[in-house]
Amino acid sequence: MSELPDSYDPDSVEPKWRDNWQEMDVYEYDGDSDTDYVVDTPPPYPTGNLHIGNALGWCYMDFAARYHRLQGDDVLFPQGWDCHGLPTEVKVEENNDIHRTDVPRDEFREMCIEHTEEQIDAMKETMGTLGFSQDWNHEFKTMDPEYWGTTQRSFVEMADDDLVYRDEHPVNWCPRCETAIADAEVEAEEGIDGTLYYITFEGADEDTEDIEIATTRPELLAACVSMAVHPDDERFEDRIGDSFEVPLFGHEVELIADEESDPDFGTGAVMICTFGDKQDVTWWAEHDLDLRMVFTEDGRLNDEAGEYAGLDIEEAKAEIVDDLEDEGVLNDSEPTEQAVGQCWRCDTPIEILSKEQWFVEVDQDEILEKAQQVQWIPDHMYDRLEDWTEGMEWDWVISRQRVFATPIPSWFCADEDCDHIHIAGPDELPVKPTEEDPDVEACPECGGTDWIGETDVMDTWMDSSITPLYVRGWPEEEFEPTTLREQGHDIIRTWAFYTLLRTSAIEDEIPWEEALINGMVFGEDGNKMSKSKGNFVQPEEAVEEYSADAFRQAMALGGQPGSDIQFQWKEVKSASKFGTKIWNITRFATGHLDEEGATAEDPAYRDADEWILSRASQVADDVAEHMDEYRFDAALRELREFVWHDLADDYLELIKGRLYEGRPGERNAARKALETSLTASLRMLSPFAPFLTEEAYDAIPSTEGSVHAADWPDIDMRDEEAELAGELIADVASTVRGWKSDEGMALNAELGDIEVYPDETPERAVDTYDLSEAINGPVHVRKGEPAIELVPVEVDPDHSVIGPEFRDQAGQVVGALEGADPAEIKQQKQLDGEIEVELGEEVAVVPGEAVEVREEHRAESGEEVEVIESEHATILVYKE
RNA sequence: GGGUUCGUGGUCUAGUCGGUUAUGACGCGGCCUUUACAAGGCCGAGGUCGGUGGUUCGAAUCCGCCCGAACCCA
Repeated sequence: MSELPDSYDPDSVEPKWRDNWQEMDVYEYDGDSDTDYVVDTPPPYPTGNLHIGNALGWCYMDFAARYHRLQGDDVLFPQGWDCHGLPTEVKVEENNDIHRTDVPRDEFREMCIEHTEEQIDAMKETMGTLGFSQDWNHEFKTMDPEYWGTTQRSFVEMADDDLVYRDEHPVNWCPRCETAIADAEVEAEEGIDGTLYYITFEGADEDTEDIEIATTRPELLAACVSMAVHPDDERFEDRIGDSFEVPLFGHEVELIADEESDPDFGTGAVMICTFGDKQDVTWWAEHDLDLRMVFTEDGRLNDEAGEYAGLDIEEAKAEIVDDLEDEGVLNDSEPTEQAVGQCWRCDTPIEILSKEQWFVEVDQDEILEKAQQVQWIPDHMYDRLEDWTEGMEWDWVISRQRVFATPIPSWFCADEDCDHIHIAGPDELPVKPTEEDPDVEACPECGGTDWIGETDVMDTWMDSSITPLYVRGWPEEEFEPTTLREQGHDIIRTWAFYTLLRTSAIEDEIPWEEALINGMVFGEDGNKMSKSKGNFVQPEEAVEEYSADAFRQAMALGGQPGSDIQFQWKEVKSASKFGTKIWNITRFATGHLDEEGATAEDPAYRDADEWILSRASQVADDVAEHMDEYRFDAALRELREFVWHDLADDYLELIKGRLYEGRPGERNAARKALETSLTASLRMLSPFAPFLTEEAYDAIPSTEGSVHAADWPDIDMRDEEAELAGELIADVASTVRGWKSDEGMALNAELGDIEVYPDETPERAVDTYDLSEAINGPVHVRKGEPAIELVPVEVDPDHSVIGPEFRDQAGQVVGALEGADPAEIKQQKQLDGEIEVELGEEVAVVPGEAVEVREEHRAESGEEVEVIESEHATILVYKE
């Protein structure tokens, strides 16, 4: 027997176990079992801060990983880092006060790596604080050559299959970042103030009447290649095909008709520029229009814009508007609101430029076919992916004009007349084409031996979309789908989409069997967390205030996975109180358990023991079912209910008599059942509260090793009769205790004789030993009805029987029953087994079992007895 | 504008393949020092389940419409 401290101190216990676990290697993946459970963990972008939204997702993964370890699965819970990216470049430029072109590519890359390592360390620290159980032997960083070499390998494989190609095509372009970006990286910002200008285009010849168009972007006039109206728009009847002169620039454009043109916008006529928006791209392609590119990569007008060349977009807009006014072709302008596509990293409005870029082919049908084989949790998350996939218009542009990213492993033949592009072979990888030459003798087309390395790098999604492949040891190991992908619903269109695409393209497989999608975490006021709103909470704050275990439980109970959850301090607090409860139960138990008692063979269980063991068996089955379905909320709720109510409130109170004063056999049975149900509870709770349960499990003398290396409880003592008997005992005990409390009596006040009349007589004799001890009085269980007056007080019809039987008359039948004299109904039920009720002319015959008559016991006057109705029995307490 | 999800005591939440008294927590009020726990126990108040119409013997639950919120997309 050991003495535990009075109170549980998470501030010292949590760091202690964090260190111990590292040494114990309890999270190690063997890799040689056939019950793999592999998590495709998100590799977060190393911002240096693991926020509460991340924490929710990692809690879910950790619950699942820990649960599956208890189930005996060989769990791989790795952790990666999605290192590459623009924000790091910008940060490094800021920190060192340089521009990335000021230093050699490789030096700049090194600076980025160094910065990233620091950020990763900070986030790992938080992950440790929160008790996540990744196997750090399987950590990966996309900036390591081993990883980005694999990214290059995936590129090479897809290029071999013509799924990666280089072409000129309009792409989204961020003029500030000076790079192409993918559709998924463009965010539509609504309600941007703009101005709508009404501009006259003069007819190209004297017979052609002028036309007025409306545009928010006059700076694109130089790029105007056509104009469009709706074919049914009467205002432009007979004018299709007419030519007009573009103001200020003088080139001629033709009016075309297209269904997509909105007759309600402006004058009904719009100019088509290359390119103002995606609609322009569509029209340009469909109507085979000219290409007049007027923007440079840094967002200025080029020589096509004549005297306006060199101006940035805002300057050009102002000057062109002035000049249009001077020319007398600017008729009107009005404020308007517009939606503008912006770069998701820097919020700069994007432009569309036609550039030679690398693309990955998007095969929508194939992606959806694979996505349908994945089990999405909750189901409807699949719909989001489907919507996005079906709306994909362009192939995925994967080249970026940056530095800190995976190099595209290709070279251009240096001969000006030769357009051969060499893509690296698998054996050359990883390779930096800007520093190394390809592993070929000469250009197969022109025989040249000089090469120019590709300076473009890959979209970081090229790295992160191969995590399942990487985690599974691809390409050396044969790929098998991972078990679980956990991620937020906000990145279904990116991460989930790209991963499905790539795994399918490379291995013709699904990346994961299950996709568990978490919701967002909102602040306590129900709004999105933001520092300016003052509702921002860092996971560490909750740990500091309460504990990591409490925080984790609050995350589990916030709502069912998939739904957004509101962070609630009160949930953390109540979880922490539950922790205290567990601690106190453990403290009590360890005072009574020793290795011998708890391992007693063939214990002489009493009803209460069999009851709690049966309940524990049931709970283990139920909770496993919830955990298998990722219903962490339901699992933890049921566990709390069981531990608090059944184990602590009822069972512990019932066995105190035996533990303190029982004979050895009786005492050992109680000890054994207590040990079994408590250690089972701790194991089941360990995924949610890993620190507390470990400390408690460790304190129990009969246990060995870590709770996290234990097995899921396999008690298998379901026994319906024992449950009925136990429920009756617990019910009577807590009812009598409640009654004492109401009466203002001390809870250990001695009572006179107690007679228990169960509502349903149990099959076997009820064991009153524990009950007598718990309520401090001799208990006699009697059959039949107590010898006191029983008064029928209420008729309670069973709707589920009467409803189907009497259909549209059910309402009347129920009404008649409820209105009748309870005593008479009772008599009919007893004598005839059925009840006749009058419904106007008719008489309805109701089966007796469909009607319950509630009765109350009334002690006859002068009797020194108290009558208490409990849920399962009538209890008579005789006064001493 | 399209799609998805959601609306349950003051707050958060469970229940939602129809069935008798709608779950738990926090908060609130009252009572109680009992050999694990006052960071506890017991009791209580508090809900026309967003509104409305329908299906049904019966609707928080199924269907239609409306209102409101969140997210994704245009």
